[in-house]
Amino acid sequence: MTQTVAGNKGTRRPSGAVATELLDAALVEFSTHGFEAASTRSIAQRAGWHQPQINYHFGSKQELWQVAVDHLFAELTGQLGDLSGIDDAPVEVFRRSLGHFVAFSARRPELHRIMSIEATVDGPRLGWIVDRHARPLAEQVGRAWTLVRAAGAGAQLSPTEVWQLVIGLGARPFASSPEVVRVTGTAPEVAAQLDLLHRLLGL
Amino acid sequence: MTQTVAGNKGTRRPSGAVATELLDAALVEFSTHGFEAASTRSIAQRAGWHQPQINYHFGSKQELWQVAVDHLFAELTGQLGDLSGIDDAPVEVFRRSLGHFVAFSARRPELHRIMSIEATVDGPRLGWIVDRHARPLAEQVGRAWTLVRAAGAGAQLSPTEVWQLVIGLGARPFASSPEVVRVTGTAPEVAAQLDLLHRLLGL
DNA sequence: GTCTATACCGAGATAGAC
DNA sequence: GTCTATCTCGGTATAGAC
Repeated sequence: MTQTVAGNKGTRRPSGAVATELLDAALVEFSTHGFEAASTRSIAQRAGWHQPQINYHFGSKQELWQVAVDHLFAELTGQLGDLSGIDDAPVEVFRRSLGHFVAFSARRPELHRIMSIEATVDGPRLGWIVDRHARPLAEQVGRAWTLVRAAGAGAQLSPTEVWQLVIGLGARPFASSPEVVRVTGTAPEVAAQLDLLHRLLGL
Repeated sequence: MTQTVAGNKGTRRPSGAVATELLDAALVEFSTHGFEAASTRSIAQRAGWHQPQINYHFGSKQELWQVAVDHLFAELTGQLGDLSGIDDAPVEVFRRSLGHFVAFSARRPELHRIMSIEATVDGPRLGWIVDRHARPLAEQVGRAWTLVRAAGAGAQLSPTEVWQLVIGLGARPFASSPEVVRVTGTAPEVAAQLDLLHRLLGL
């Protein structure tokens, strides 16, 4: 089963498990080598595809990257769950979402790896990923934190500072786990990072 | 004036301002594109050199990378100053060094950019940079923090947690400044990051 | 739809004139 | 020492057989 992607020059995108395998392969390659150095040959090979199939189904390396990033952020959004009860119990919902975020970052380090690679150079890829994914997420965290503070809980930190803490301590260590292992001797753990965040955030 | 580099297959490394210009160009390219995607042609062009001169003087792209990284860490070490008085006044020396580190990270975001690119894939480059630079620095920070704690100052944080805070809040925001600008609307500032670190570290 | 073959480009490294 | 020219390799993308 195939479906046409709007604005994709008529290329067809396969759905289902087969496509998911290729997108996962793409995320591994893009997150470890960066967009430029990642090769569509390696991505196809990793998923048992042939290289020209990528161009047929996704149109270009660029569009494959976008679809893969969308796929990854959709997975995160699904994990974070609904924030419907945030007005009634802001602290509990914030803590639960934070736990989901840290667990996701440990299980899927590709997301922060891609973000940190793209974050260093301003350009169309960074603009796309920030407008579409990063800024909405940061604003969501900021609003949630504002509710936490309004409820009289949490440390005296601005939404931006909280965002920095969440990324710097909840995502970065897992994205950089090979370095962390070599420097400290042990891999970062979800429970420890979460406990550290709770202490610093005053939750 | 030239000098031979030990274990460099007899290649000659130029010294002085001319070489510094090339190393700076190399750091810009390596830190924004990553080792694999950076091209020696671009590096040479940026410094007004021709591409084959890089191979003549440094032997290979790999060795150029190592010399450039050494150059960058030497600059950081020079900025951090001496820690001789750390036993007498640990808090003051720690705060001063932290200030120098954050200021350096803002002025030279290339260091953390290169570290975070290399941190995601275990391999010879990561091993080299950790053994030679990152672990010694982390251990130095750990020892300094232990002295701070022994003096009864600072928050209840382990040396590893302090290291994570220093990197995550003192270096990462500047390395990712294009993203920070797009997400928050303003660039990270040395004084603000330093103030945040002081509050979290209890200094 | 999926393959092979290939066009086209740019990479790192090297040879050789000067 | 520094240049031009070039070798070899691997990248994306495309053409065309099946």
